[in-house]
Amino acid sequence: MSMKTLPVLCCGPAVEPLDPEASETLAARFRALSDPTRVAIVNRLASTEECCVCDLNAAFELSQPTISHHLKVLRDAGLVESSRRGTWAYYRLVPDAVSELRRTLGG
Amino acid sequence: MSMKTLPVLCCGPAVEPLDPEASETLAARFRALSDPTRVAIVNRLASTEECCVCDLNAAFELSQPTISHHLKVLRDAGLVESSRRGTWAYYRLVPDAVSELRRTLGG
DNA sequence: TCCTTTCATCGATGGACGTCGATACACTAT
DNA sequence: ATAGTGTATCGACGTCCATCGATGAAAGGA
Repeated sequence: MSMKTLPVLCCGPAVEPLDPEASETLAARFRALSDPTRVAIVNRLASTEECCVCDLNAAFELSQPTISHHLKVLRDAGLVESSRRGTWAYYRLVPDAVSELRRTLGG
Repeated sequence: MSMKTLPVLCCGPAVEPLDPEASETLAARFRALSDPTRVAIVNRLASTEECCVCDLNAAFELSQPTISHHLKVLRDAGLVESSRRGTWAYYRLVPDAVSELRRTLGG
């Protein structure tokens, strides 16, 4: 899950044409935010700095496997990272990944 | 397709908690960019300022109905707008919509 | 050891999405 | 009018996705 990312723009001022591979990469990242639950999770992590999965399970009226699935999607997209401490798993945002996405839109 | 938009943040510095409706709205916009073809279309429009549908049909190896479908998705999301001049339809970006999305990520 | 708690994974299901050919619509030219 | 061209819509099909219950894995406590 390395998140080595090239400075590719999709739109905004002075954009360069995108090769198919870059389009695929960008679309994959936006797809990670294409679900309201995942947007809400990311939003929560953005204001909490670190969050236990059990809190997320309590915050959203969805089953535990569903929340776990959304967390995996966000992990695979490189937007969040997790670490286990004892019995609990803690998730936090990857700020650079968000910045990357923002720059993609032409900041 | 009015695009009256509230200044809602989903992440980034100093974000406020999101109500379910706002999450839905944000997710819908990101979903419009969750397809590589649509990312490429937006990218192309960002550097061409205005573009005929026939050029898009030629640029992507997809059927004309498929391109038309993607353009509709982008239109419904408020990211692009179109106008017919004679036989041809011209599409262009809605810069404010892109800026909105960028601000959503905490610019 | 056994039970409980926390989280991840599996398998199934219903619905949404991308894609296409066929067709309808709008405009132009002859 | 008729034919031709550029777009949009329709209907269908296959695939992907969100969701769930059931199950597995790991850790801690009795």
